Amino acid sequence: MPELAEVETVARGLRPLAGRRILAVRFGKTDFITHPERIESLLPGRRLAEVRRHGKMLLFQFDPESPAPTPSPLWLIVHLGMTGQLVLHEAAAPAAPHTHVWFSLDDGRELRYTDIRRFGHMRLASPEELASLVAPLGADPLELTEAEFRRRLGKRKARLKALLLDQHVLRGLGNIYADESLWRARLHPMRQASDLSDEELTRLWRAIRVVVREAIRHGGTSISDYVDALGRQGSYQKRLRVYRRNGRPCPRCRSTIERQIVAGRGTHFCPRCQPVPRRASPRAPRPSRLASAKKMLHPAPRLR
DNA sequence: AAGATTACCTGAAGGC
DNA sequence: TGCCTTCAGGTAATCT
Repeated sequence: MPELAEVETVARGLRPLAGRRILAVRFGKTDFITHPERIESLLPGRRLAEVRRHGKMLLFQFDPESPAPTPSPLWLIVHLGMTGQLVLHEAAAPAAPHTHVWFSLDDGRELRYTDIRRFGHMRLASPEELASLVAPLGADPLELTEAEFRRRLGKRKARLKALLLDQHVLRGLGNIYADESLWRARLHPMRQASDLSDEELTRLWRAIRVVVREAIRHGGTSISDYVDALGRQGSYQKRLRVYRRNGRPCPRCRSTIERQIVAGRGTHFCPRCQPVPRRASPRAPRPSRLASAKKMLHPAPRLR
């Protein structure tokens, strides 16, 4: 699952494309793309100026066209969702199944977007649109100071697991690094942030930084679909301490790692190293079949 | 108004 | 063997 470390690895792999020009864009399915026709008409001929990561988003900045219908720079935003991949190929190479976007480059290669489940998003944005998309996001875990971390989490009543996954609190953590960080900090995922002592908050802040840095150093975690910009797997899956290791011994105390649903997500932890909070409400009661059968009237607009 | 839950999507895995 | 159900999780809409 592409989280901060995986997206960072992809961004680093694509950075050498700066200076290349897009010759053409082709699409497969476009139901995860906002205004594909704009991408098709505005990108060809443009030069890629810069590749950035913002949280889990990949940001590609394109030069403004010189005889200007659009005088400002243009941003292509790509979110990989769950199974999205952006991989460079020779133009002649056969396309993998579920490839939905082809960017032809001026060096004979293609940047292809593949996404089995199409939870990803793609759209063009003006600098103003980009600013408004990015505004609600929380702090980058790697740039975050301890004081800022305390300010953002210290008073919240939600469970730690929910807060770490909330992109409005921190941008870039997902299920893997949330669980790994909580294990490293020896904190139960159901603890309320506002109940943490100063020392525990510090432990969590440090743990997140260590885990994310370590994961980037190992090129991210390849559990199911994730590969980098050259199609290579990461290696952090070999270093996971708790994620998807339920039933196996905790690397710190040899107790058996458990798995439980917390904040709607599979959550992995060591019951001994990460003691249960005193008044952890066991589990919210399951809603009735009837209630969950209600359908949403409108499909969720994406990347807005 | 914060916190909790669910739909979206496809493939893999497990049950019978 | 094959059909069916469940599960995986990033995000945002919708609930409570």
